[in-house]
Amino acid sequence: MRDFLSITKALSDENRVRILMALKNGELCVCQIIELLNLAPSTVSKHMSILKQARLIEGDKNGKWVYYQLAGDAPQIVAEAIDWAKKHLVSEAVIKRDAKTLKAIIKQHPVETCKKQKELRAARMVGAGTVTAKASL
Amino acid sequence: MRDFLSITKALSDENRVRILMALKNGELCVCQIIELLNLAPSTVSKHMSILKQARLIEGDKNGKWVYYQLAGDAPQIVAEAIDWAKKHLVSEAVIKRDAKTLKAIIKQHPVETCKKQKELRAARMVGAGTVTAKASL
DNA sequence: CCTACAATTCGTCAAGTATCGAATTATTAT
DNA sequence: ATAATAATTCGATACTTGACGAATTGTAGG
Repeated sequence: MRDFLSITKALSDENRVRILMALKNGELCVCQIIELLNLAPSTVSKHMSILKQARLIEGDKNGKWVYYQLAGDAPQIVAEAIDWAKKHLVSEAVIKRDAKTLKAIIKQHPVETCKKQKELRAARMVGAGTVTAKASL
Repeated sequence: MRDFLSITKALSDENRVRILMALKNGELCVCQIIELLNLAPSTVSKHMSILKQARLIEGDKNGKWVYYQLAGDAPQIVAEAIDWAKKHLVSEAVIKRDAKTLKAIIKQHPVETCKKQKELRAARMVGAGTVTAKASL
């Protein structure tokens, strides 16, 4: 029952479902998924750990980068869940849009993706700082 | 995506999974499910509505009683989810125990089951009232 | 019509969860 | 060694959800 519920809970969040489908065509590193979903790194990391806990995905650390992919030799209950999800989600608008977005993301090296994100975060911090300064007047 | 998530969310709660499996061998009325799970009627009713919203079950009103059963002519995505759940849950300890409990519950008429529950609730209210009286001294 | 009653809806509270930014960890490059 | 950096863990916060009891709804019998 614990296994069953860990799978259904993992699949009951839209962002996690999008992550799972994004991995349909091969492995991705965390920063690429961050780019796709526009979420904070810590949030994405949490989602990955929930998907991993349910054995839906596997992580593969390679230096500083961690690459995730759909679980290969998963228990049958998991394999069937993935197949079911794939079958009924590929036609979903969000998933198809994600597939397009991913093609663009994959064209550049993860290094570039990460760098871009770092700059964006820095810019946001400056922005937040400004607002705070105004508020404190 | 909304349909998909309504199914996975419905299946991500242990009590709802137990309800679904309880309906595996035929229809049950709400009070029988209340008896099985030992939950408040309002709680069970909410669970039924979530399962129904996901189209996993169908409700059949018959006078004062409402009988629920697994969805018969459900969309494929739902039918497959039910099959998957059945396949991997029948061997679960909780589910097997529930099956046994159900046999006993079904032996008596729903009328008796409801009556018993009403008495229990009345007894609990008296108990609560006593406690309140003590507390107010 | 009025009472009894199975089920549902509503209001409330407690527990769980998604999200973020800050701090931490692990690894590469200077 | 030190700095830089990809990812994770931690702590706080807002939102969602499961549970209950009280009030409501709809139906069967007195």
